[in-house]
Amino acid sequence: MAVVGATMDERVPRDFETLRATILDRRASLPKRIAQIAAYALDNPDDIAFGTAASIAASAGVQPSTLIRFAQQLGFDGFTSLQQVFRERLRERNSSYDERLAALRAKAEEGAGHRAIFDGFVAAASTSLSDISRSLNDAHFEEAVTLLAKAETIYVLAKRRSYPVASYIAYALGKLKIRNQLVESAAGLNAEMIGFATPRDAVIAISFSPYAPATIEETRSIAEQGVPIVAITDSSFSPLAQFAKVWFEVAEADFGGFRSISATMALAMALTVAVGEKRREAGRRRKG
Amino acid sequence: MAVVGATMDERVPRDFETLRATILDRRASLPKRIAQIAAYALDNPDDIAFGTAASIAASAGVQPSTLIRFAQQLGFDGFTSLQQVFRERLRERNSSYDERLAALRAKAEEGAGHRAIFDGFVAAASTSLSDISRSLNDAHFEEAVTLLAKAETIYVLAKRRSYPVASYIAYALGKLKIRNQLVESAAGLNAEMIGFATPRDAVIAISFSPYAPATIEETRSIAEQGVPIVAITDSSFSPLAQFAKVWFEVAEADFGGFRSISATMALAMALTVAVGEKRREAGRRRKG
DNA sequence: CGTAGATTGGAATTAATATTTCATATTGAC
DNA sequence: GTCAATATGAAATATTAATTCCAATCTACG
Repeated sequence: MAVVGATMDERVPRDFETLRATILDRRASLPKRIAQIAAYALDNPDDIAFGTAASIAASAGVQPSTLIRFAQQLGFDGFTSLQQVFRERLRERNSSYDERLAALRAKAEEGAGHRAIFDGFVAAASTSLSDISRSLNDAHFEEAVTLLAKAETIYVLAKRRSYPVASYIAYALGKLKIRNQLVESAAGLNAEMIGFATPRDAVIAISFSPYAPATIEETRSIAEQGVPIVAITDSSFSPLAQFAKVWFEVAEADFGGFRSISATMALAMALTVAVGEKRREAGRRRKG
Repeated sequence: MAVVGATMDERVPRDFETLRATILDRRASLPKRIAQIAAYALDNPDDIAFGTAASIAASAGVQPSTLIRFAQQLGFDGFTSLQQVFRERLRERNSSYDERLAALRAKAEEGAGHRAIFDGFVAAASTSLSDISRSLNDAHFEEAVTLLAKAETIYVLAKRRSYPVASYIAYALGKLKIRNQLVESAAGLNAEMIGFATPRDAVIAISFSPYAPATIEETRSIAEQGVPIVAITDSSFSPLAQFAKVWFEVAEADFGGFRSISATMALAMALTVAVGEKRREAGRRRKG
């Protein structure tokens, strides 16, 4: 009568939370050194994720072999597979939204009703917002605000998908009584409009892949006139980046082939209001 | 006088931001394959942190040796030391995120910088999104989609602050090859434009308090022609609500006197795509 | 068009790292 | 206190991954 292989019975924890629970559960019954490495693992999960068996063992004050025994006792076949769980944890920290998005996409695919589409766009917007919140560089933002606050006229340049953002910026600048010029394509007078810009003005240019040729062309031409440019785009390899004094890289999540614009909007609003704020500060200083 | 060793001259980027800047700086002068791995590295930093030289090279479509040359060209002595920078980045991100947030709040209190403004808008957007996600009524959404999917032409009506949303809807509908008409105020021909609408068409009207009189007026007039209306507004007491077959109440959070439009945008995108979806379904059924 | 220099691909080599093994120590039961 | 079972340490080994090297291929310049 064949005995079933021992490893088949083991329920190997595949995610960090389960692993953590398992360790805490067995903690009392673990031998001294194993318990030592167990405690270390829960206290320094990042070290486990990135270190080598030798370096971790040294930090925890045990032998590498103990580390492996620890992993095996939990049902893994070695340190390497245990480490995967700790690495996954770090990745998921960043991509939990992405997974939710993927799930929603799948649901939408199988025709689960139109609510799924709405949820998808909300999730895409949330993801984009948390991304930009993490990645926005304070110094760049400050630089852009300073640059724009000094401008006599702010030119706003965007086509197609980015156009709504530009129109919002123009609206908000107007509300704040900051002179601005929205460069639209309708009347075909863009070249002339741009021609009036001087180095004392500034530009906000917005374009995402696939970059509207007109936006690129106009940005280039205005840059050549010495007008400083703040660009909002989606990659450092964007053609806009090369013309810009400051540029922001905004990674928008997409759903159903339509990218969110929430992060871009938030950035645009913040820029606009910050410029207004900065001008007010400057005004007070001049008077005071 | 001793000549300083060559490696001492190298400015090796030790943190991710510097590394990133260095890569972007040299990007133009990099050979093709090196540039390829450079782009991959900036686009998939997590993969670099976790992968092996072989796996990363495969994902990026180059040889492992190229990956090492890339690292060396940046001044590292090999792939391993380059990888350290990408790993450091992940550790720092996770360990200090909460602390950084707290620090930012403190800084905002003492009025130190404009970052607080940005954070405020991101927070407002997030709040609005989670609000609408909770409050959106599935049945209303479905009803609006059905109504709009049947329309011959979809008229999109919005002014001022809501105009960016309207322009986005018009863009997206165009992409989906759905006939639509954006009712702008520029040319002053709105009355005539609206005059063409029939009960077989439909309208998306968007307006928030203080309601733009023009939007109300146009909505009333088009409603009187028997054209069904889907309204996006901020209260059931909104003047738009009385004309609409279906209306959505969107509560947007505000910051510094400027209301977010993220929730409205998400709803608008979802409506648009859902309408496209519904039409495709209907098309299939007719053929099948 | 041809050649020198740079770039790239792919295999060979070297380094590192995980795992296994075995001798020794420790613990707990009788 | 002794024995068996278990746990631990340390070194040997096996595995895996990084790096180097060389031939082939491109590129730019004369």
